[in-house]
Amino acid sequence: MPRKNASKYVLLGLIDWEPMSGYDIKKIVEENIRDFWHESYGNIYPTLQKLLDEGLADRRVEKQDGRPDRNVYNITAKGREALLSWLEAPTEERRSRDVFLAKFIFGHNLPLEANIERVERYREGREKRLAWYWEVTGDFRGEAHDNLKSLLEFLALRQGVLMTEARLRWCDEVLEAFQDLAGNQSSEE
Amino acid sequence: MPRKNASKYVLLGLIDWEPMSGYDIKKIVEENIRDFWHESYGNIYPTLQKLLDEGLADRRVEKQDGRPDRNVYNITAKGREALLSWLEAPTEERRSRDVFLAKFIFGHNLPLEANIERVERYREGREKRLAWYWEVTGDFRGEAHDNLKSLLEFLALRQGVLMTEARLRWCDEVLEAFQDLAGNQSSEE
DNA sequence: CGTGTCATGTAATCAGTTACATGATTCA
DNA sequence: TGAATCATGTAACTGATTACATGACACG
Repeated sequence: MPRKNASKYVLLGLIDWEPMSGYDIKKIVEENIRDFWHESYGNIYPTLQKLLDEGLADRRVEKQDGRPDRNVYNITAKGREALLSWLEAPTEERRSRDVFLAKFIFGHNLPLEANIERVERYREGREKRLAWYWEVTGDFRGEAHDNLKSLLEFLALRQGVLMTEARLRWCDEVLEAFQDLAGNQSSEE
Repeated sequence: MPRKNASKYVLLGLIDWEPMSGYDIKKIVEENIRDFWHESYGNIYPTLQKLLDEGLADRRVEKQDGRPDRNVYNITAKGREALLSWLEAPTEERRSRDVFLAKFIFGHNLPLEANIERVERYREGREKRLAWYWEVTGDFRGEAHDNLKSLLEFLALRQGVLMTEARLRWCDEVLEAFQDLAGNQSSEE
């Protein structure tokens, strides 16, 4: 069974939003969907070439003055077909890897304070991320979202907010449990 | 800069829990930490070999009657050192890829009903997962957790519960927003 | 005058999956 | 008799990262 190659379809989806260059893609990913997607140039450019080869996109060169030429990619009819069938296909459960949690469960090798510190640092990271969400969803919140596209973008970010808030609550639970444990152990002496 | 190779340290952490074989590792991962980690045999066996080569683990062959021999791996002093320095090193933000959300944001290419259906299916998946959590944390909940190791295992699962509950709430929000959108659009006619 | 932005690409390498290979035993 | 469990491993491949390479302009 072949692998999924989701990158290919995400690039296809982005040039379907509007025609753009590899450089644009990198920026859009970083600015709009960085919460759940990432791409490196070393993946973007070869993948765009593949889209061309397979006839899923075509490219026109845009000359600019004072700046390098841009290769702007357009989705083709065949490309839109491919995108749709990817969208319609069921998404199987992703088997993720969370390095933070992996380290967390082996934390009994370290003193309790080290574990507390780690969770506190993690908590700070979540706080920062939450602040970032409020920043970027500022223009979005309260907006009408009368069209599906902008609604979907907003809701994708919204998931990030809910996840981050849940992680914050988890941190609080954990820190409380650690305090309890420390209390019990000192009272046993 | 070298890549992380987190698998290596997770295997190290597992044989530090207790000496075990590649087969055991696969089972433990599947039963205890499948929520945030996964390993394939094609990765486990070569990685164990690497641990041997680097002196981070050693192996003894356990003969069994009626069953194939087991290669049981033990962490060495050097291995424990490596594990500790990995645990102490700060974990950088993982840049994840969520195929579900990626498809979600391109959903304006499909009719609203298709989007609703997708989220409903996703929601069902979360419900099932939540049921699974209650099953596996059954023995854990209410337990004393007087030692750090069992507490950490419980708390790692607990994060899964909170995440899944948050995703369920997100689904409800999304479905509500979709209903609103459908209502607005039909009232405009 | 150095840093940042614009812009595209390749080569080496890595981490990990999938598929294949083997083979005995137990259980329905 | 066929499926499931126990048990280990390799080879081919893929998806993606990192590092390298190039070069012009703008801004402070």
